[in-house]
Amino acid sequence: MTVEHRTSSELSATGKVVLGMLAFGKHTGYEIKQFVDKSTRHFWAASYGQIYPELRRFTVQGLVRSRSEPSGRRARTVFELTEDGERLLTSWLESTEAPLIELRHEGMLKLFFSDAGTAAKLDHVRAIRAGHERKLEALLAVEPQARQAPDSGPYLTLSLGLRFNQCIVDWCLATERRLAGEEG
Amino acid sequence: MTVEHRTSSELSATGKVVLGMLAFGKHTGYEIKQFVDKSTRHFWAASYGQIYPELRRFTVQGLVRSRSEPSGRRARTVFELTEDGERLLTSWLESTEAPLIELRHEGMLKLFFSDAGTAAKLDHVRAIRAGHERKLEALLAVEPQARQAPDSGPYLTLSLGLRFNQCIVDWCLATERRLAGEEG
DNA sequence: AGGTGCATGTAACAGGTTACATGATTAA
DNA sequence: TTAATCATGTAACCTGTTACATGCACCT
Repeated sequence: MTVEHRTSSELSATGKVVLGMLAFGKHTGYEIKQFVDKSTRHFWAASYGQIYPELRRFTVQGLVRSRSEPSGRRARTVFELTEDGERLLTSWLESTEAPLIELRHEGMLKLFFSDAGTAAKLDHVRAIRAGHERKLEALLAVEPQARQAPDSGPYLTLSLGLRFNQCIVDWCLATERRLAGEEG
Repeated sequence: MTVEHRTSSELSATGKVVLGMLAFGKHTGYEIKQFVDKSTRHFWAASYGQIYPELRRFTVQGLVRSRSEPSGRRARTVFELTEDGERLLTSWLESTEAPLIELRHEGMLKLFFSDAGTAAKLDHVRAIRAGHERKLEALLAVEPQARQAPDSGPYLTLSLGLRFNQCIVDWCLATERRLAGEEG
């Protein structure tokens, strides 16, 4: 029986965020999910259906330690990283492979195919803008103080998120003006 | 036996791009995949493993017509939209539900958790920039004339893609300068 | 007494990737 | 002749979402 060397490339998407959140100080599946939903959600989502099984797998693999810490009579399982878990997390954070970028953007797809439909390009662009305006609102709602964007890890990504959503909104506005001008 | 009214919300991700590509003038599974890879790939990818089964499902559902059109002795199945297929495509293009936006961005996730590792934030930001510079190159390589960005559907999305990747690169550069200044 | 939030989980399903297999054609 | 490209497809696997089920605790 060989103990295989675990590398960060074996981590699933949910695994990565779970490991990170444990180091971040979130200790139960519930806490992890809640915090993901108000932090990384916009660029890295996760669901209970993945988080809980992943925590169990990590326990079996010795990457986390779990103990039961009920609050009152309510069951509650608390997790923390083992040294192996910490090692795996750092090795992932330090790996230099090209980081994954995956996008699914329905508005852009519709715009791409707009000639096959009857809706004007202008409408597709407006719909794209609305989507990103919603994103901006959501980002600002969670952390209103983000406007100052200090350089701690969490705030840096927030500032990046604000910037690039704003960039798309600006592009839409400019394009809308141009398209409206051509029609009017 | 009731013929159910098909709505665009029943379309899978791959279904949407397949339908659109058929209207766009791509008629075989192979052509669709090739063209996706040099057009929508950056915001909507698809694989053979989904495209071929989807084409068969569409045939069964009467959304496309298929006929065998071998080129020489090499097998080749050509597909085209039926009226039902066209209707479904337009109804999707005209649907006003908030269009899906999904992002998986590993660089941002690493930056978010950077305090748990030993790598400097500066390195994470540089890695993010490298990723988006690659995207820019890929976009320009396929359509060098995109710099002029006319307003046809395909070029509009290309222009948007260029803009927002450029925006992230700029943010990275500014942030790198700031982080380097704090360290030096 | 009832609603909201805390907390844990599973089953069914959907969606998608990867690797593999096959074979013809064409250009070097 | 060999590599690349055209062309089609499947099986195994992985990943992930949704909906459901359960029950405690706290506040009003």
